[in-house]
Parts: sequence; C-alpha cells; structure tokens
Amino acid sequence: MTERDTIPASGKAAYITEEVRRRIIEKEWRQGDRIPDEAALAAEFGVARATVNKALQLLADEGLLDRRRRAGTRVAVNPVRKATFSIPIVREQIEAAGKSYSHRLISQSRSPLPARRAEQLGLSPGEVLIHLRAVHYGDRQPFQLEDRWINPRAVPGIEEVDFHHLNANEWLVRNAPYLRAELTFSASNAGVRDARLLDTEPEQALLILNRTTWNDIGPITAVRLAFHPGYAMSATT
Amino acid sequence: MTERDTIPASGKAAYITEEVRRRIIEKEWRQGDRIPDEAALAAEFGVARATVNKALQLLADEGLLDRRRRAGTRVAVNPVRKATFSIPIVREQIEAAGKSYSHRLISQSRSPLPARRAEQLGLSPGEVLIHLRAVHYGDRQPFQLEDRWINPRAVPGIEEVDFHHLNANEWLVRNAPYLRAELTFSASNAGVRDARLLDTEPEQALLILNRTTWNDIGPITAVRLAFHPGYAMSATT
DNA sequence: TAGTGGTCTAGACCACAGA
DNA sequence: CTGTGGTCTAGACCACTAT
Repeated sequence: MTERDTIPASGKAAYITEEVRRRIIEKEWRQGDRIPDEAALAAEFGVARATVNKALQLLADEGLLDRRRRAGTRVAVNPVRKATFSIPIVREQIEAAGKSYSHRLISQSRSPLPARRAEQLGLSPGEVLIHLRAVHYGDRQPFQLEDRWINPRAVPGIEEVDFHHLNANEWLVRNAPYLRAELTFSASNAGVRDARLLDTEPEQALLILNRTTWNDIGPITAVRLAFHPGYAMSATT
Repeated sequence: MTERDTIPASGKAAYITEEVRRRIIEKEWRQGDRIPDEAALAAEFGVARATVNKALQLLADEGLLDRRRRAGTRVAVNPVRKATFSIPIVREQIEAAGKSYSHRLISQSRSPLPARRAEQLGLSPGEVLIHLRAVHYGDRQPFQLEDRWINPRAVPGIEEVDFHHLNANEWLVRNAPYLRAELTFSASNAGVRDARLLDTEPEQALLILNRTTWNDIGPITAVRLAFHPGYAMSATT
C-alpha cells in the first residue's frame, strides 16, 4: 500500500467501499460526478482491479453509484436507496421478543377461492384450495391474525397435514421453499371479527402484510397477516 | 464444460446460482443437508472456485444457505428470507404512476423537538430543529402527508432553503446523502386534521412509514409519511 | 490440526455503448 | 473504433472452527 495504510474495515474491498462512501457523503465526489475508473482506483489503493470492482458493485447495488460500460462510474444523482427487512417466522419473532409463543387454529377447510385471492395467486376463482385461519399469541396476548390460502398442487403432501398443533408458516418454510415472493404493506380498519380475535376495538387501524409465494410449479400460498395495533415492522438499509 | 452445456442464465456464476437454487427447491438437497464444498462444485461445473464462491455467497445472502468455515455449506433449515423495497422519491413515485405531481407546504418553522421525535433522532427534547409539514398530490388528489424534522447541524445550508417550491425529500436526497437509515411501517387511525389534508374520513386506517437517517455528523432527518387510504407499499425478494 | 470458506491477485477476454 | 465495466481463471494465503 501507499500512505493509505490505515486500518481496513475488514478486508481491502470493505475498506474501499467505506472510503468511497465517505468521499460521497463528504462531497469530495458530488452527485453526477464521474469518479476515477477501476484501474485508476486500483492503482491508488494498491490493489487488484477485481477488488475495486467488488467494492464499487456493492455501492451500485445500494443505489449510490451508477455504472455503465464505456461511460464509467458516476455518483448517482437521485440515489434510489433500498431497504431490506427479513421475513420473519412468527414464532421466532415472538420468542425473540422474550415472549412465549402459542397459536390457535380457527378453521382449516378446503374451499373455493374468492375472486380477490384468485387474482393475487393467478388462479381461477372457485378453484378449491386449502384455507386456514389462525391467531398467533405472545404471552397469551394476540399478536397476529393469519388468513391463508394454500395451493395443494404446488405443495405435495400438504393435504395430510393437521395444523392444529403445527403452524402453517413453519411447515411451509421447511417444506415448500419458494422461488419468488411478493409482499405489500397496507392499513385497514379492523372488522368486528378481526377486533374480537385480536382483542381490540372495531375500526382500530391494523397494519396488514400480504404475501404471495411461487415455486416452479406455480403459486404456493397467499397470506394476509393483520398485526395487533401498535406493532411496527422495521427495516434498515 | 462437461455435459452440463445447457444455456447459462447469463454468466457462469448466475447459472450455478440458478442450478443450486433448483436443487434446493426440488429437494435434491434438503433442508439441513450439507452440500458439496466449493472445490467439488467447481470441478462438477468446470469453473474456478471463485466463480462457485460468488454464486453460493449470493444464495447465502438470500438466506437459502448457511455457510461456515470448516463446517461447510448447508441448506438453511429455517430460511429467513429477505425482501427489498426501494425508498421512493415521492415525485418519481407519483409520476411513475402516470400522474402529475404537485405539493403544498403547510408549515415551515424552527421549533423545539417533541419528546417522541427526540427519541427517534437521539437528540434532546426541546432542541430546536426545522419542522416541515407538507402534502403531496397526484393529479390533484392527496397522496401522502409528510411531517418532517430536520437537524440543521447535520445539513449545512438547509437554513436558507425555502421549501415552498422545492420538496424537502428531493432536496435532502440530493444534498444530504446518508450513511444509515431506519424505517418502520405501522398503521394509525386518521385524526381530524390528517383526514382533512388527505381528503378522507377521521378514523380511517392509514399506512404510516417512519424514516430516520444519519450521516457521519449525526441524525439528519426524521419523517412520518401517512399515505392515502388504499395505497399499498410493495416489495419483492 | 486439518478442512473449509473468505479474500485477494495478476492477468485475460469479452460486451457494451460513447465518440 | 476504443475505453470502460463485467466476468472468469488459476493460484495463493489466510481465518476460522470442527474434530
């Protein structure tokens, strides 16, 4: 290395990532500016070009840099940053909060698919799927209300499972890995029934998470999770 | 290559990623199983070990594999999958939906920080920050209600900006890149004032996004965004 | 102690798009 | 056409940890 022999964050690529990030944050390199090319940075930091490439790709994935062949690398003008959150297994989520987990199956049946769910899954309305409704508790307090449709054709073996003592979330996570998922967050006023099951008042605002997953056979499951009032789902960059 | 000369997804690493993903989804490799080590896979696919490493690291980041030195690589037992969503610039979000964007500044002042916001920012209650309230419209319909506190010490130059014609979101994105952000989603019943500004009814459930950002100086801004009823924020894996 | 993943290197060839 | 990033290779050394 040249005089740039401060302690690297962890590896050389990580150090370069942090150093480039710092130059952007401190406006040494301003939005829209072209930054030196990989070969130049490799020379400056005394590393191989592949190392610089790895560092810059990370920042490009984060949205801080725009990289194009021939045109070079520029500091993003409108950095569209991304945030990540983990899709929790409800039991682990509750236990991580130091509470004891329990759940109650309200209904399990084979039913014809209502129109809205059919659209979500890309199946025909009226097709018969498995329909589950359950409540998940932390220290006996209702935490989450689950309303789930499962496509048995995508999950061989599901027909024989009894979810009274096993939670569908975990069974699916272990037995039906998915290729693709779609999630949406929204808000909805609690209905009379939701309110009773979640031990709250009708019209109370609830955070709703809808999730649909697919594997190579087709749609696996569509679930609507309604959270107890006051719960906030968090994410970081 | 050996007989494995089907069309690669795009590069060799991408092809290996997809092939390993397929083996997991189709249960050729089951949850908890140890998979062949990098050297063995490199031999099988006829590539360098670094290429296998890149492919497997991607799957480990996704949560599908657990990798540990000496212990090898295993298919994750409880795959904690991650989802990503992009943090939108409200104007781009509205224009991407084919609507014309406008916004209205309701108030801009220097005010003492209330306790809840102080906690969110890690500053002292009563400290004087810049407080903004604004509504963002798509085709003249209210879309989002913004309530923002900005720490002028972290953003030199902010004191001179007039946000009547410039939207704070964009100014900050362009002028105050952040190092770290925290986001939470929650739901809340509209108050009388919220309802009026969003052109809806009091008690209507609203999706709330709270976001706080930091740079190397300290906290930059904390903002509470309330969305018009019916809006759903989506994410994918 | 030894087997595994983590990282880096020097070099190469290629794909893309700007001039 | 040519400069830039995208990707791959063969090899090396290191860091961790299971045994």
